[in-house]
Amino acid sequence: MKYNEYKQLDYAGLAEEVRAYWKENRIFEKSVETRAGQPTFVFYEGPPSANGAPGIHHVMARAVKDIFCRYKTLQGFQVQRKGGWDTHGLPIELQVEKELGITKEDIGKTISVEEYNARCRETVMRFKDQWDDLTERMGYWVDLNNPYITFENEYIESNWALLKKLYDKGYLYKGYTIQPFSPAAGTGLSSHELNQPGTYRNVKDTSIVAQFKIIHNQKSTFLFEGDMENYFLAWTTTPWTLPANTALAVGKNIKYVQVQTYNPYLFTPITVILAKDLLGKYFSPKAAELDVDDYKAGDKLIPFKVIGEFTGEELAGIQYEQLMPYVQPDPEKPAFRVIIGDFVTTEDGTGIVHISPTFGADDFRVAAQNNIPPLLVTDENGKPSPLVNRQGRFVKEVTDFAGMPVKNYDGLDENAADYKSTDVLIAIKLKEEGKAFKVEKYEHSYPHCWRTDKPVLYYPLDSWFIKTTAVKARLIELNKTINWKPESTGSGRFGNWLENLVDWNLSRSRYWGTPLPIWRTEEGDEEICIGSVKELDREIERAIAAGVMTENPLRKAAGASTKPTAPQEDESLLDKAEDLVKSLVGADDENAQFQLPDFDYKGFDLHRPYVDNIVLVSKSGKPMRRELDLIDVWFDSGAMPYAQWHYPFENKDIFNANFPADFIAEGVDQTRGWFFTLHALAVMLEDSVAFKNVIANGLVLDKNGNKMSKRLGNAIDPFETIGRFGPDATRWYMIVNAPPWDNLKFNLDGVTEIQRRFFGTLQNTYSFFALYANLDGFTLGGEEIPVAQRTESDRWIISRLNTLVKEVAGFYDDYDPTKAARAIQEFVADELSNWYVRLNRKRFWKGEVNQDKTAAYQTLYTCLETVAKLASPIAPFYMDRLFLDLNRVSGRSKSESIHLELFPQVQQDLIDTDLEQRMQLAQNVSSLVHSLRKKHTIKVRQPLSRILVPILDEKMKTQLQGVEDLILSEVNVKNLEYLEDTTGILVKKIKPNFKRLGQVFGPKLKLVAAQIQQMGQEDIAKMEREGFFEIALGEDETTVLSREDVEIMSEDIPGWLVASEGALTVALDVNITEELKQEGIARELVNRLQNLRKDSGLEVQDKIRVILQEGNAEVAAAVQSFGQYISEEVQALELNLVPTIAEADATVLDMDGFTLPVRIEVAR
RNA sequence: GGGCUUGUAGCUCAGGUGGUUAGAGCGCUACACUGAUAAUGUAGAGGUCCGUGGUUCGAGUCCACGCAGGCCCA
Repeated sequence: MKYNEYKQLDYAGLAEEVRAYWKENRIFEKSVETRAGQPTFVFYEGPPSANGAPGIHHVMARAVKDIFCRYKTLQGFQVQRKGGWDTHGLPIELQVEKELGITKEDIGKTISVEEYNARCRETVMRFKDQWDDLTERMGYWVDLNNPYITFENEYIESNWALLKKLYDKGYLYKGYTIQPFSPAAGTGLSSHELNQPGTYRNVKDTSIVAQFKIIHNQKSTFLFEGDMENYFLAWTTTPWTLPANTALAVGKNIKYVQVQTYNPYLFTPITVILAKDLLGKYFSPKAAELDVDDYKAGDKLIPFKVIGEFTGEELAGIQYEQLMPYVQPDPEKPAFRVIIGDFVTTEDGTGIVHISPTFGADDFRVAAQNNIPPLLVTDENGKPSPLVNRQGRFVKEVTDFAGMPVKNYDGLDENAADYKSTDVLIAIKLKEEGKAFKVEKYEHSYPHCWRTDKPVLYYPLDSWFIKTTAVKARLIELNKTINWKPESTGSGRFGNWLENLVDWNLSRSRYWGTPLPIWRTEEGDEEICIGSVKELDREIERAIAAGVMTENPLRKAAGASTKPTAPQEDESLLDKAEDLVKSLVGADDENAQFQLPDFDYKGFDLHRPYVDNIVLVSKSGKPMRRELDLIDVWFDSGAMPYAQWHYPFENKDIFNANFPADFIAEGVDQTRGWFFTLHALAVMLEDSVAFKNVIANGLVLDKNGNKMSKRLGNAIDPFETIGRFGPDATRWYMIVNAPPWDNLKFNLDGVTEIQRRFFGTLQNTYSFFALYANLDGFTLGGEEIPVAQRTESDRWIISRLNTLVKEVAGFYDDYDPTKAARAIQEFVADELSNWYVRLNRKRFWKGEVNQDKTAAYQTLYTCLETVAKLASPIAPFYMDRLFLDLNRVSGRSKSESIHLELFPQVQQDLIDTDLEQRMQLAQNVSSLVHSLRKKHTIKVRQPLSRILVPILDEKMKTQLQGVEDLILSEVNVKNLEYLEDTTGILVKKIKPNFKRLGQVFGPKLKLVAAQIQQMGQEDIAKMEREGFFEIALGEDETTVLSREDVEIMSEDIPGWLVASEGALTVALDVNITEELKQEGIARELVNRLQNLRKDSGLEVQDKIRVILQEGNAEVAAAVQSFGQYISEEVQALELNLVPTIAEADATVLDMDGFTLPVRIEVAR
């Protein structure tokens, strides 16, 4: 049997063949099955959404996942990889709306929720085929046949079970927060929506510095002197929030001043309080000269005088008059006071911040902390509501502005001469009342609704929350046990996020997602959280009994309200189910007694609108309706460790064996997404981490470092790339180029380079092996020659190989695939191909198979096979082919694929560091000799007599002796001489050892260094001889330097050609004797004849006869002396000199200075 | 605006705990080699180590402040 030889390798085609082979032989399945019973390595697949086409960045992310799953499989672990699909959420809704040309307002009007959701369900898997195709083509091994899908009833039911568990622990509550809200669209906006391009725009708004009149009482009396109009100045860019003001915030340690001055619009004398740092913003330095008492109404320059200074702390608690008294707050609570706010700065404004708890997130928080009430009115439904309604208009209680939109929601022309925004009207009113200190246009960035283009308001909205803050300390503690790659993402981005944790806002006002399983009475005084379909069924039956519902949708669709009780196996299932329900909802008697039907999960739908139609009955007999919210889709993905197995309803064992994950990987943008929700749920539900190791990978940018986007046309099509370069080069490039957590600048030229440089070199090496192994009929079937009996270079490459195995395993274990790939690549290119193979070429093609030749084959085979294994996690297709090509002939392994093999074990005893050093020395010496030859244009084919190496110590000598032959043959020199006593022969150079001397002499180092550099040859020799040297240090101080304080290097050997690198120096004798010259000509002749053989199309193994024309004395002499050598090299059976060769038969060789007619013929 | 992160040759990247001449590969130029040959070897050109200050005898490396790109969050 022969090794496969390839004329020209088509990497993409090869991958397709291997893919077909894997499929046909179920290699992936076997890679899991054959590890049954072995320790497991748990991997979680972060579910992608299939509603868009996959991009090149997905190849990157999935390559990272795949690499470690394959690596762990090679190490003998069983690695199950369940695929999954993220199917809920806003992007899908948006896509459907776009396709149908509708907006959210149409839902329930022009399209039913039912139709809408049906459409979402269909859309979400639209690109599944493309995804599956890419997954296979790029070689990402994941189970696509049994994926978890987040919209399935079982998945939702698991979510409900988890929510119920959180509910029972008291972690689920209803509250309200200030959220971005679009009155024009009538909906709250997610941060995702707010991050759409173009939402933040620079707009010019009317800003007001308002005057809040201080109430003179005991608390504030220190601010008053006689009869004064005393005000706080507070700045706002949203004047429409002023009617809702209930507090002012100051910075605790900020310095404030009281200033005597005049109102710039009414010219009345006042005093105002503002931050000292901001004084210059409102008062001109020119006015400081003026006397405050000289002011006349209407003067441009308003004088001022600082009459007091206080800290924020001193101002806290002072009361002021309500600025715009339309609505009164809860009289029980202390409104209109100064409070301390940690967010107050003196960056802009006045250092005093106006607080309206209903219209700002900070305001809301700080008000709650200080028991400051919001301003609320009662709406037409009798519910409390803020002063601005959901249409963005003032409620009727704000009489002057009732019905007016707080932003331009009527689409009026803002450039019209008579246009006055509500903010402007408020400003005018405050000016007239003497409550405005400054009004001006202010340009700032303000968010707009991406759909309606109208400004967003921060507005109080009802929400359900998960009280993650309750377990904050534990979240932080457990996070410290997670191995983050890179570490900074865990401690920095993720760690900080945990430190500043707020409760998880779970609510989404949407249609396509997991419904919140909470039913409430209208008054909200009774509620139930449903934790399973069976529990829901029970409650429905109860509701039917109470007459609140007429039929049970869970049973109706299944076609039978009570399925006939099935025989035994169902019985046990039933028991099991009941146990589970008990464990979930608590084992109350009622539950235990309830007859549970066996459900057909395909027979109903837990989505809206179906669940919304279910009305349950409360303990006191009142109807309960579902809270209309859906839950955050991030809950879906964070719940995947449980819900992917329909846990806790099924697969308890599987879940237990697969929690937590050993490894996950996803984009760094998931830090607050999937990484967080996984972590939060695991800590709250299981008091555990969800994953032990995580790679947060960076982005894939275009070659110029710009974000890829379809719009810019710089997006790389993954199918095209893989189709052109094959998956292996694509993956290798992505991994080797930058660590996964750095952004990758993706350049197709880089992939080409990898293909040439790495795969090309490796393939060349294999081809070389295959070519000669086939010629020799070598199959590797025989006995392994003990490594100790192989040549120096064999033992060297095997030593390097084992070092490589050790390194690569270490890098993989450290989740650093880039370093692994770089180490492998360097080994293949520099050591295996450019050194080992180059030096040993002759052993492969010369002579008959003997022990030396066999050793060479075996060594190279081992290298190729081991490299294939090391690299197989990253380049799975090519390496499998390489492995199979080798193994098919050698039969060394019974595995059908490299991916069923075990990772190579380091053979520590084969690592010989001395030998590795030795070879390094050989490479360095050779490199220096080559460079000398080059400098003096002496061809490598011209043999030279000797090189001279000054040796530094005994070790170096032994080391060099070990590689002497190798060096000599590599550089074509006859002898290597060692120079031991170098005094007088070598010109030396001395250099201070800065690291050592710096520590001793510190500031005097410069002095010492100068002295050392002035040392002459005599001084250096003295130092070497005696081991120390005395130098002057300043006036009359001296110091003694030891040998370790300096580095001494040889620089030159007079009369020789010398080159040096570091401490290594090489001298070359370039005298060419007559004999050397003859040998040089012999070699030239060999070279020309070899070329001639090749040009004549002879096969490698053909034997020839050579006829040379007489006439050149040098040639004659060379043939005389080196005839046998020449014949051997060119495989000539005869080598003859003849007087003349007929011109027609002759080839004239150009011998660099003369010509030589020659004829060769095949000897058969 | 805040957090994290990146910035070293034309390009892609290395440069433990500070040590004086900052490296590699690719690309470019020149030469060599020619039984691995769409390979290979040798040499050369190419650097304000993003900027500015600071610490230090000494800073690509440590500190501060900036600038530019990226991500996340406001």
